[in-house]
Order: sequence, then structure tokens, then C-alpha cells
Amino acid sequence: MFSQAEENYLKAIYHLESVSKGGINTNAIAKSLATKASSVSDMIKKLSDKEVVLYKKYKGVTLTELGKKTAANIVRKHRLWEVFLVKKLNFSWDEVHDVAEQLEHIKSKKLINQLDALLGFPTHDPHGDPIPDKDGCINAIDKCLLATLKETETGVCVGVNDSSSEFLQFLDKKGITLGKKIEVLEKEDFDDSLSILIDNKKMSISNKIANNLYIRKS
Amino acid sequence: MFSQAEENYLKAIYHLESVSKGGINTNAIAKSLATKASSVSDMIKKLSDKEVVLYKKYKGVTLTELGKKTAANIVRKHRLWEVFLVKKLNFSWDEVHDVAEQLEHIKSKKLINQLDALLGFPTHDPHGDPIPDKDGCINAIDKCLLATLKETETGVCVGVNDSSSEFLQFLDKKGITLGKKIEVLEKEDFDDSLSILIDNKKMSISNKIANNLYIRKS
DNA sequence: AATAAAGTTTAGACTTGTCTAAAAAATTAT
DNA sequence: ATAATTTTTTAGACAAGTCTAAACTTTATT
Repeated sequence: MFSQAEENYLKAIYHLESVSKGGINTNAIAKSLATKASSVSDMIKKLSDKEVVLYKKYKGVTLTELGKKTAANIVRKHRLWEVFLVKKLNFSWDEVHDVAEQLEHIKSKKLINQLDALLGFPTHDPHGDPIPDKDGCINAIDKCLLATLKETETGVCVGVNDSSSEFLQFLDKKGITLGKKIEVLEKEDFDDSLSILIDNKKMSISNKIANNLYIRKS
Repeated sequence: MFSQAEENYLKAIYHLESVSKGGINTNAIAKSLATKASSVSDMIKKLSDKEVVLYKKYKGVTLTELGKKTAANIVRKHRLWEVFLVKKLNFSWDEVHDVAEQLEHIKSKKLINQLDALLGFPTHDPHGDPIPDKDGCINAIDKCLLATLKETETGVCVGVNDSSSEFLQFLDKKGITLGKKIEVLEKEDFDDSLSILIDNKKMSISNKIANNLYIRKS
């Protein structure tokens, strides 16, 4: 059994491993958990004793198979709760994160499996992130950042890189939601902004936005 | 904001006040939380500083208005989650308690209000206990223990005094569920057992059972 | 009313998780 | 290759919440 603090560390390491393969260093974990490197050092020793991470002093840390499975299960719970909040409780996609951070620590296998069934076994959360199955496997879809599309290419919005409520509300305001079809009309060399077509409307998108929106090319 | 530990103490005091009016003593709290009197003493000082309880050394403790409201809100959350588990996730009434103990500490007003709406604003939990409203008011129904009924009196099962899964499973086995009509046929002076009629079936009920089942007389 | 018993509080210790400050190791720059 | 810088770890402290053991109040008994 893991404490909430331990679960948060596992989740952080899991997310860091998914973007930067190779041992995860102390500072990166500290930054992602808004804590201090010394606290990370302490906690990593505990996680190492519990055999969920491999750790060699000064050499960073990696999840063991048990660690990966444990972390994936927390992510699974987080994302299922997010779906629940949006689908059943009328939360908007920019409101779910903080509540799901709490709900992900609830311990009950039956609860999460029944929740999964109630929601119709969803495969992705409201931000387009895949939901790990009971064994921790994730079914990644082929996506790329909007910024990488070339002129005339088209695709469908399938996810976001930044889940902050500021960004999500911005997308709402622009009418950009998951499932919408986008065509790149023009790329501006000057500031890397894009001119896109969405809902038959032409709009201009900054590079920052294009670098935080995932597209499945079509 | 209150910690989980603080919330558990408030809830315990709230429940104790509802049965034994007057200042609640340290040992009673310790017993109900399966902790030691010294821990209770420490915590009560903190709760007193936070102005949710009135406390005079050696004189027991009472909830302030703020304390009552806070505690009622936790009970509200607990009972709404129990309804959710039974109605939406197919839990049985003997499985919900431990999970609801965890869920009751989730902090989100929107979550609990939307949950209330999803469930159709239920007034009672799966054990027949009333659900406090947003202001902490509870709508108590007129109920009495089965053991207090006289011969030939009839009533409807509306609640249980003991929510342990052992007792609830026993009731399931006997076919006694909330809403069922019961008629007292005979009371045995020897062991205070009852002969009752339920679903047109005659059965014998021990005094222990009769003292843990609530009836609304009809 | 004095004493015994029961209940309550305090003192000091322990665990978890955090922090700051300082020491040690690794990396980068010259 | 040595010095400077960055990163990581350790040492020591703190807060929350708990415990045991001892001291102190209150209540019950005689």
C-alpha cells in the first residue's frame, strides 16, 4: 500500500519517463512536484526500499515493472475520474484536474472497475490522453503537434499538451474542441503562426497554441 | 480547511452528540475512533483553536455552530457517496462504508452538488440514514426500533442501527430490506425474541436483531 | 471526608513528509 | 587537468498526528 505522497512521486516519475527516456534526475522530479531536491532524495530512498524504483546515488531513477504498473493504475484512476466528472457531473474539461488529483488516491478496485463500466470503458480522457487498462497498458494513437503540420495538410484535434485551465478556456473561446477538423492554410515564417480552417472559419493561431494541440493527420 | 484527521474527529463528535446529548468525553471519542485518549486530548486543542468545538479541560467537548455545520457537511458527503455507490456502481449496502469513508474527504463543492443532482436529490442513504442538506439540516423521519413494537403492530423497515457488513448480510439472507412491511405476531418473554410476518412469511427474530432494525409504524 | 478508581491531560518519543543549509559528487568550462 | 558550476545527498530541524507512561482531576466508594 502506498501513501498519497508516494503515489504522487510515482505518477510524476511515470510522466517524466514517458517524455524523456532514460534515468530521471532528482531536480526534474522536484520541479514537477513543486518540492525541493532534498525531499525527492529522501522519498526516492523509500520508493527504492519498496522496490518500485531503481536508484543509484547521483545516477537518477527509473521505475521497476511494479512501479510502472502502480503508476499506470493511478493515471488510470485519474483519467477515469476525469471522464466521470465531464460526462456525468457536467464539469468542463478545464475544471476536472484538481478534483481528479484527489479522487485518484481512493483505494477500491471495485470502485474503479464499476466506474469504468458506468462510463462505457472509455479509452481517452477529456483532454485526449489515453486511459491505461487494468494491466497498465495504454493504447496510444498516432498524433502529432499541430505545429508540425505542413501547409494544406489536414487532421483532427485529438489532444492537448498543456492541460492548464487557461489554455483549455482559450481553446473553448476559439471554438477548438477535440474531434474538430483542422486544415492548415498557411504557415508564417516570421513568427511561426498558422492560418487554419476550422468549422469553415479561417483563424490565426500562434505558435504557442500550435505547439500544445495534438492532431491526428487525415 | 480541515485535515482528514480533523474531519474524522468532527464527524465522530457529531455522531456522539446525536445520541448522547451533553458534553462528549474524551474516552468516548477515543473509542469511536479506535485511538487513544491522549491523542484525542491533543486534537481537541487544535479543534478548539479552530473554533469548531467548545472545550474546557476535564469537562468534555461540544461542537460550535461552525463545527456542526462542518461535520454535517462531511456526513452529507459520506451518505451521498453511499447512494452513488449503490445506485450507480452496483455496490451492495454492506460494501459502501469503507469507500465512502475515503470519498467523504474529497474537497469540491461542485462535485458534491452535481452528485446530489445526478442522484435525484436523495433524502436517505442505503441504510436509511438521512442526508443533511447544504445547510446541514436533516429531515428526520419518525422511526423506532423493531424491539419496541407490541404484538399485532405493523410497520415498514426504514433503517438500521448497526451498519456492519455482518449485520447487513444477515438481513439480506433473511430477506429483510428497507421498504419491507413487517408485522409483529408474537413477543417471547423468555429471550425477547420476536415472531414476525414479512412477505407473508413467518420468521423468528432475535432480540439483538430487533434492537438494530428501525421501523416506521403504520 | 478520605481514599480508591476512573477518566483526562501532559511530557516525551516516534513516523511521515517536508524544509534549509552545508557537504559531496558530477559535470562543464577554461 | 584543474577550477567553477551545477546537481545531488546528507544532516538537522520542524509540523502533524500518533503513542506510552506518568501526573493530574474528577467521580465513586466507603
